Amino acid sequence: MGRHLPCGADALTEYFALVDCNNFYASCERVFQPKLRGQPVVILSNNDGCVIARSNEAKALGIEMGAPWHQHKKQFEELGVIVRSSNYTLYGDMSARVMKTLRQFSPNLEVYSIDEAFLSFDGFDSRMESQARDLRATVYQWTGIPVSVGIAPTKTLAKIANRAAKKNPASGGVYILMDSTEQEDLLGQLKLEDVWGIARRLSRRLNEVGITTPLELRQADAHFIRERFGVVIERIVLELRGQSCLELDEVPSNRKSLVSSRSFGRSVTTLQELREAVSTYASRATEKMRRQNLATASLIVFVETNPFRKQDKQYKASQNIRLPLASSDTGRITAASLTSLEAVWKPNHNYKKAGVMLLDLVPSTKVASTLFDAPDSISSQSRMKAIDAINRHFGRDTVILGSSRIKPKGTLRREMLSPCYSTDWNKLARVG
DNA sequence: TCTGGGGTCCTAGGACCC
DNA sequence: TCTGGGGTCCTAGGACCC
Repeated sequence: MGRHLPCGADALTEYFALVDCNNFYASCERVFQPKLRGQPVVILSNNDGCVIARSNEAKALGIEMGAPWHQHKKQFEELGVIVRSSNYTLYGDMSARVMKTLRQFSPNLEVYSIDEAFLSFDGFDSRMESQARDLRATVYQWTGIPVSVGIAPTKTLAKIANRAAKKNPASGGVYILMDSTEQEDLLGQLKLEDVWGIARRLSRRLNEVGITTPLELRQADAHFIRERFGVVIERIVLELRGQSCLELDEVPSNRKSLVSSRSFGRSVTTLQELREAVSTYASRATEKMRRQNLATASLIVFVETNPFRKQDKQYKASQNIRLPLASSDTGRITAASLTSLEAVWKPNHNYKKAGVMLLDLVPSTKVASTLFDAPDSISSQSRMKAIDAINRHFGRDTVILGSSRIKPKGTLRREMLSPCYSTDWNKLARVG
């Protein structure tokens, strides 16, 4: 959600516009298949498992987000719903075009997701609405994607405004939510789950203390909320009041982890089958990582049973393994993944899903034999701190050295560093 | 027998997002 | 038979240190 300012500090941005593509995946398909226009269209998830996007016409037919296809296949046919498998390469490409267009309107932009961006709309003053309408028209003209625009003094309210732009045809796809009374009116009509950051669990817990609408949340005592629900929810309270706590995050941070996982088409019971799956995920994840010039210092393998099969004994487990060497080597990572799998696998279960997650990602270096040769007793976080310090000292693509002298509480002293290459931290310390 | 308190680090899991 | 995949951040609690 971006960098947080201390709430109440002078925020840099006064007016946030949230631009959100309407039914993005369905709209992308329509750009290249105009015959889909005006038709009910749904896009299915990876294994054609469930519905992940719907055109307005499909929504009007009552088709729910997440609806399992196998349960609705016949119904879709009867209703004349057009079904497409997802094509993420296409969507990524279309997304880039949309974002490029948005930059024409405000260089201060945060790409929040594949189909959303926050823009600073400061300085437009009375032209705010005409700018927003111009933006909408231009994006549609240049990319073929319809978007909605919500404008408000905080990101959280901009989300609400965007929702109003979508739900309210009279808005023409642009909704400006500045007036305090209007904010209260709107928040009083919505459900807690309509607020960005609040889903089912939190909504239920808020109900327990008598908060049932976003308006009541806005009016709640912020200290009480912080005590009871934590700092994240307190921020939401302030944001709902129009007090900006979430700044525009224009520089995307470095990726911290990546995952490769799949649900199996059927239940898997043997270790051998799991080994094959995990090997595949490990190499897929490694390829993804190498494409981004990264290396990993630890990984997690996870397996789980099918939560929808209530009659089955449920089991879910994961195991974190630290690599002795930060690596982007497929063989090494696959081997570690299989070791990890052995630790979590239990016989006599019907497994439905497994995956490999690569953590502690660092830029890979020019040094071919990059070594973070620390013993396993050193935590991955300490290791990462040391690597960061070394990167800062030498420049991030220069050199990374062994770190077996780094203790969990110890700091890395600059005088211990030396621009030489060694796999032995003790030797290095002497050289330095 | 009595037996602090605060800080940091780490992990697992929860909760949310799209 | 068949219910996605990929992310981030926060918290609670234990271990450990001084």
